[in-house]
Amino acid sequence: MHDIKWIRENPTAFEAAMSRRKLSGTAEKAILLDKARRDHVAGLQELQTQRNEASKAIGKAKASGDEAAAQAAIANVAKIKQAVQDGEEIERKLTDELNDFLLELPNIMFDDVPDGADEDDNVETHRVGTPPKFDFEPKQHFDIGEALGQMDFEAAAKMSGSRFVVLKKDLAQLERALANFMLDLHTQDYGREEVVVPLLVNANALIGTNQLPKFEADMFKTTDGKYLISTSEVSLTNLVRETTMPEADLPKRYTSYSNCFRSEAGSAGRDTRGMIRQHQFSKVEMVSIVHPDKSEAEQMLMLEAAEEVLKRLGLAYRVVKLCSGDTGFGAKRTFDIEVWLPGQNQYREISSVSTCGDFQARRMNSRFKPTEGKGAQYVHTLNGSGLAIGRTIVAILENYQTKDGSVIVPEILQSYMGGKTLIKAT
RNA sequence: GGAGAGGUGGCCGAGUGGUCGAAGGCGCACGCUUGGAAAGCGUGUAGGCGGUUUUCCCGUCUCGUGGGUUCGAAUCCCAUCCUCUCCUCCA
Repeated sequence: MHDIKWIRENPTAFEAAMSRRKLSGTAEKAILLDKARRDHVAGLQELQTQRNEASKAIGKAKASGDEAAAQAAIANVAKIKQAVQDGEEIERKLTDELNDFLLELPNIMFDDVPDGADEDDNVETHRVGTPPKFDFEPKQHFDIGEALGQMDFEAAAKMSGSRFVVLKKDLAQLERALANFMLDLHTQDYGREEVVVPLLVNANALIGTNQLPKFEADMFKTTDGKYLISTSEVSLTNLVRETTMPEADLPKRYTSYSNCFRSEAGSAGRDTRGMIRQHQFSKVEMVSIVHPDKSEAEQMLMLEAAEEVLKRLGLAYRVVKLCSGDTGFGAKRTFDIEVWLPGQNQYREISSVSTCGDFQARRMNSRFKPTEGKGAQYVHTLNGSGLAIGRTIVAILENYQTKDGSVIVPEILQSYMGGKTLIKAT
């Protein structure tokens, strides 16, 4: 959410920032709504002042036993009453209108975010690793998994519908191994605090991390009005909602392994086969809560940590800086990591590392008290996948496949797989 | 799920319709005291919004949250969330 005061004082800059998001007239509308509200509040407060003074006079008269004066004052103030009540109702309405409008405006992107329409305009920053060469035609992960008899889309479809999968045996263990490996890396090498989070959250939490109000269609909602998280960014970031912490508590670095649930509304027909796009998938997430001066460096550190996961798994990848058209609603800047998939013969997103500035902090009311000086400031929040586990399984299957349909277990995972070195085709 | 109790400032805690944004205590800050420290004494110590100005000040809203009653609500009513106790159920 944006600071209305800032919009008021920098309408041109704000309008320019929103135009990069393909929006126009936002500053004008926000200022209009704000002006209407403030003009109204000024008048309302005048009425409230009158009422309060009159009421105090009544109190005084009663206290001194002057009943006649009290009755006269009561008659006097009764006239104001209705006007105050009506005014309060209008104030609520005007405040809601302004807030509802602001909640639907996306974050301001950094200047270094390249202009562009969609993912084709993203800018590659670097590549790491060499895609493996095969002396046979590499298969896609679902063919490998199904041939192994350890990946079952049919069974999942019978009980849950499309976009679900059942993993068995070594692939089930691989999921668990990956989670442990990633969590160990983030906690031991990057000082993150491991957290187990709620998967079901209320609407306010989702407003905080900007899934709501705009993207409700992407969420699964329960019958009692809660939502399944689409990423544990939601739960991790909301750990600091409605708090004011001492500056010394920053940075807070969290990591969590959780399942994620997405309705995938609007992505019908895309990635319909395989595990790339599922309604339920698991992910190890990183979230950082930092001092505003530190968020720039933090994003680089987070990106480095996510890359380290791929490096240790021996997977080739590239990093792209998302262009304006591909940068998410709440982000000021996002780097995606795309892993090489031999079966698809292309790089596919496996991690996304975003910095949000104080955008989410305002929505959540998360602040810190500076050690020096007074007042409270909004924290900065960042989130990144480290990594999406389903897609990591996909990448391992495709990159480490052998001609006979077996899959080599990456060295770093062997100790997490009970010493297993090969997922063997039977 | 059933029955009951409760949510007040950084913390504890008083306040059941009238100058209450809120006694008292703790904590914290500053000052006095001291060779220094402790104790003691004094002063100060919530936030949001708006106005003015950005040193001072004024208004308004906020006693879990949202409504309502009333000239006036921390105090009364309704709804809701959360916490605790007992019962029930349960991995």
